[in-house]
Amino acid sequence: MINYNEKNLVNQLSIDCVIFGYQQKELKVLVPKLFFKGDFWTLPSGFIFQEEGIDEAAKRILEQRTGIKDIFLEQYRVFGNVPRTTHAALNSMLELNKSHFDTLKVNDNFLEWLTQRFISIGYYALVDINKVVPNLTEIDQSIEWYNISELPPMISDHNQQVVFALEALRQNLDSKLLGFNLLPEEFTMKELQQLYEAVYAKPFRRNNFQKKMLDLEVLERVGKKLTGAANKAPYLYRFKR
Amino acid sequence: MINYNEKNLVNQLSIDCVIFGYQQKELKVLVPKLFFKGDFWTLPSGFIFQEEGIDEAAKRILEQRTGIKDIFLEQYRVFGNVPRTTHAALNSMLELNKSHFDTLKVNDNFLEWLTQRFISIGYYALVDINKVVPNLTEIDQSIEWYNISELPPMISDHNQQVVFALEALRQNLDSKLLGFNLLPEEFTMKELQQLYEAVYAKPFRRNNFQKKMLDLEVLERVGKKLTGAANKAPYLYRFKR
DNA sequence: ATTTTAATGTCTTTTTTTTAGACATTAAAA
DNA sequence: TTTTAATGTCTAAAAAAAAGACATTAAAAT
Repeated sequence: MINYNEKNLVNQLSIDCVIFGYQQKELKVLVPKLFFKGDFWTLPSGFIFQEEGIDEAAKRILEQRTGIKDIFLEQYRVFGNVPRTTHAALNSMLELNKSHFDTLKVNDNFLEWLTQRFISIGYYALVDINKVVPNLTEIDQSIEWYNISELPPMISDHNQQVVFALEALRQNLDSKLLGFNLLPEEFTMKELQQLYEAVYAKPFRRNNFQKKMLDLEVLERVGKKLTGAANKAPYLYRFKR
Repeated sequence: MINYNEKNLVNQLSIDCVIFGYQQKELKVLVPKLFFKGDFWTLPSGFIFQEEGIDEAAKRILEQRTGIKDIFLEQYRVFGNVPRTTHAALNSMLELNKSHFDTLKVNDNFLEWLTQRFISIGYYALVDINKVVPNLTEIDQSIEWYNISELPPMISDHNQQVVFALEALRQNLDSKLLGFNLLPEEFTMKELQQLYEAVYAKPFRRNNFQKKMLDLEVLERVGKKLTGAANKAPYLYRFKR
């Protein structure tokens, strides 16, 4: 049982994670739904232990939800301008579920602790969606992948956080060669292109996209992908380490 | 007198500011020296009041040190991986100055409060160096502009923070047209170019630089600058609002 | 007044990069 | 063996960036 107090955790500071995945030509975000009366979704969140670095804390939170140990993650922004949007929603949720909190394995002051003003460090993470085993914490009712264009309404400013996270991802995908974190070990050029198209929400030209990627000199061919279709089999590539 | 406790301020969270200025073809940073025995420099720092947003807090801290109200500032990174570098330096400073703290107008628990682990939100600010009236707080001995390449050794990870801030500035100077914040209201094209050369630490070609700037369509001519030299007078430009 | 000087303003040419078009390759079905 | 449909790669066109060249002009020198 985690002791929610300032001896154990850094007070008033949380970490909110936007976990990006990619599947079937769609960019997705992993969003848990809270185990409370009413429909309340939030980004996967957590707090920072006193003896723990913030990246470390984010890694822990992400591992807990995805089961992935070596996850790619990046801090992109702090959200802390009071009042954060619709703090009201959090309160209405707490109001609806007062009794419910008694059943949780938390210390007595948990509610007081939780309803303080929070400043949140935003991280985004990139994962191979096939490697993820979505995992419920004790306050989750369910956890699901949502298309980025079809996110449920989340509490506080979490929908807005996704907008910022996506912007940060777009800025970095190219320059920092992050795309590979969203794909399986081996992938075809078309798959890589479709990923880019999903992230930037615009089409790329096949020939030029391939040239650009190969010119980066970070890809190596590892074979061919025989699909059984009546056409040439594409090469498989993988990210050089 | 500020009450340094968690009723009044957000605990364990600070704001560190890299204040950039530009003068005589040099990019500079405003750095106070602490009013303690021993040579201790730090970035201008402060804390966040409970009823205050983080941008608001940064603005307040910056106004206090520079006297400028409408300052340009941008959050660029959070530093919070424990142990932050040379926390030892802070301790040795406190050790040297135990008695000194009694003379400060602070509450009794100030020392305990200050020596906690801190997570810091990094902001950088851009100012017209001529408009700044550097202002000492009660813990400063002096405050000075240093060339970015000749910064004094600062406590904790503050020198490293400047490296990150400069990187963020370089990424944004162009795309977000920030340069004007570092210059007086009116400036010549050459002055603008020299500013860019100072920030990026590399030369630009006069003709192409001018074309690029004018093509942005954010500059307007406001007259000529008659210098008394035996040559053509340059135009003065100003940033369109 | 006229010429000279030196810095700025602007146009043209060259080079590089990006984008678009065209064609070659090939695994498997017909 | 031919056809199909997707991938791989080369070439041409367009756009952008870099380099070069020359025009303009305020004030000093003549």
